[in-house]
Amino acid sequence: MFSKRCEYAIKIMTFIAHQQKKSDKKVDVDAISKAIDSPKAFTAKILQDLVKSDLLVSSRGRFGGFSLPDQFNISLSQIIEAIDGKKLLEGCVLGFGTCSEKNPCIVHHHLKSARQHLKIKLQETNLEIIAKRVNEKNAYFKE
Amino acid sequence: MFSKRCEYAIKIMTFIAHQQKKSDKKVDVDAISKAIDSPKAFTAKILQDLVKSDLLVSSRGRFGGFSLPDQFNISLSQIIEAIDGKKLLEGCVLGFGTCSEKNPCIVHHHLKSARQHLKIKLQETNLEIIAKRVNEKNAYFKE
DNA sequence: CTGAAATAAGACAAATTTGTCCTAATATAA
DNA sequence: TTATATTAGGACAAATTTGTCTTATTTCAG
Ligand code: FES
Ligand code: FES
Repeated sequence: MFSKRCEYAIKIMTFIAHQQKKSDKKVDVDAISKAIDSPKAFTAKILQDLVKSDLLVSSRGRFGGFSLPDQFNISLSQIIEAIDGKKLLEGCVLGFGTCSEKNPCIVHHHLKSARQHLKIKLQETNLEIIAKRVNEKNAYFKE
Repeated sequence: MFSKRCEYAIKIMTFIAHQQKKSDKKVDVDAISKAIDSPKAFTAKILQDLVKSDLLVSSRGRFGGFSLPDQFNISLSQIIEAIDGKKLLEGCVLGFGTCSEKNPCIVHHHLKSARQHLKIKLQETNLEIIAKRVNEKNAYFKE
């Protein structure tokens, strides 16, 4: 469903959101990759992409790190779009160039409602909600 | 959402179902790859996998080809499982080893209903229904 | 100013997926 | 029986994704 990069990206974002609920400190690559059990250098690359997409703010140098942008509640669909693009939510499931009502593929109508439902859920689910759940239920970041 | 192989597999199966509605003749690789606009040798590999999964029957030699097994209406979820495995419908969206209610990941509950909806749609949608639509609406196999 | 600690960025490497090619095995028509 | 048309299968090649390494750049403490 999601690429590996995207899986990491979701874990990264939720971890940072969770940390920032506890303190305002920036979070660095080392802490992130340890917490979510991901390869450090690869994690750093994904962080760069998230910064380029304005889903994170970075600061370099001593005591630098990553933090969420202010007044900006981020949804899963924003993270997915930043990393994997629009294909999952907007593209044709059979890989045709476009997905539209006017020119639907053979399965378009059969999966339309399910895809719409998924899209709404991914838009509704945001870091605020997830971070709250992590606190409440002590959900985990790695196995 | 689906791998390229799985996209081709769905097109392959629907094309064969459609052809067999018109005549009982077996369908060969050449006709399939031309109809769905897929690389021939790669298509042949996918066909082999579908035969191994018992979703198709093959016959070799002159006038050989592929046909649907008798008395066996195949759903999209069966095709997807045969080619991409259980990951999409049963695996954890964040890539953890297991997906369960007892040990849910941080997004498990948020996406549960959407995934369930998708699963049901993929189980409901079968080749009979799709092939019928192809006939009714003149839907296409390639762009 | 200098050193240490952090992100940025580019080149490289490994793994996986996608796709190609060649040969073997098989079945049928003639 | 023989030629031909088909699937089966293995080795290989290309493309993409995943992951690593090294160096530059930035920031701040002291
Ligand atoms: S055209 Fe294929 S899913 Fe919409
Ligand atoms: S445990 Fe992650 S989706 Fe169920």
